[in-house]
Amino acid sequence: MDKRKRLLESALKLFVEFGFHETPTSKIAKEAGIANGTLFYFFATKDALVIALYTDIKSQMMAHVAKEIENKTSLKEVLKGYYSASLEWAMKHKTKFRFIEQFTNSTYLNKIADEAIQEHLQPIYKLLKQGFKNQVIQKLDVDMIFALVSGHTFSINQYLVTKDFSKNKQAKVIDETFELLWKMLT
Amino acid sequence: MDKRKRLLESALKLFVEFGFHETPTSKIAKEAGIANGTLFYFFATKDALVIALYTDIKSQMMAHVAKEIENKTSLKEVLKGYYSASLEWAMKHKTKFRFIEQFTNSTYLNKIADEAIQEHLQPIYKLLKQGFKNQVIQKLDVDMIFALVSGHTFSINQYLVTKDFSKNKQAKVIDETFELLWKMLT
DNA sequence: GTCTATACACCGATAGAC
DNA sequence: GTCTATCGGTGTATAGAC
Repeated sequence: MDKRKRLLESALKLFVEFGFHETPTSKIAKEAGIANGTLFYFFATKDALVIALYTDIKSQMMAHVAKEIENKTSLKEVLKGYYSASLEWAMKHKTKFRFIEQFTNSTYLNKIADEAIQEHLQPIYKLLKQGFKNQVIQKLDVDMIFALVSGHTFSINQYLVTKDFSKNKQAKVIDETFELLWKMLT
Repeated sequence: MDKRKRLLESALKLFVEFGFHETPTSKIAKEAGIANGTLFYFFATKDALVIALYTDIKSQMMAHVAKEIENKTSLKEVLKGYYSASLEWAMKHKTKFRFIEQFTNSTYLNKIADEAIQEHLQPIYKLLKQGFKNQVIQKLDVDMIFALVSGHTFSINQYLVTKDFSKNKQAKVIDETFELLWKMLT
């Protein structure tokens, strides 16, 4: 079995439960059933492990969202695709999503190059920007709209996590709240 | 001078810049011009210091918001008071607000009793709940509305922080975005 | 109350055998 | 590649003088 992968999985589990600094590399190795020193064969430092885990998960999430959007054309469709794909992914991969949140709110974010962060966001951001300009939404700053969409998505995610609805109800909430968002923006 | 207070101030500054775990107690004491050991006379453990700082700041923020709301009557007024007071406070006390964010997204949150967290939220939450029931907003789950309001507030705060507008422009954005929020909810 | 000095536990990372 | 053993640095917290 891929030991690198096993280490990443163990790290994810432990980081989310205890936090980065409360999780020694020794525990990660143990959880993965791998010797302490071997961890440093795969990852030069603990930081490198954390960052590798982040980019890994982030890519998965972005790939999912991008796939959902690719065949959409109208701005509303694209936006809804972005919105529901993000939420569905987050609900389906709660631990991974929680890790992303933790990472984003940690000092690690400064250690990863800006381009690498933006790179993931770029395609969607660009698409939205394009859309906003051509369509008649609101005469608002694009960055503000982007903030609004992100915030809305984030908060509904929090809401869904605490409620633990059925798949059906979940989808309904996503639809409903997207319409609210759309209403606000147009 | 109140050494306890000095320690709290130094801790705030360093925590926000470097993070909790990257800030040793020795640096906090040094920054405050106080001996290392003395810190542990005022705070039994480092955790105790972090938590004291959190409850301290949170109280300040809540006091400000509560004061802005107390003489408001209609739901819209109350909501707007809550919204703009939160944003204004956050803008005026960026470091403190950043600390709250960091704390909330850390494992420390689990170490503080649930009541203590809710206690701060209760008055406003209750008020809103009351209002939502009596008024004709949307036939939506109250928790969802609360999430929406929080998310909206949070995202506009992020937006304002990155833009660094003048006081005037800031107030304008707050007004504008509140109307958007209100439009969405009604 | 406040300081200095220090105990001691822990953890990231390395060395070196297999 | 993977293991065991261990080093060196760091940081929380305590002891004890003043």
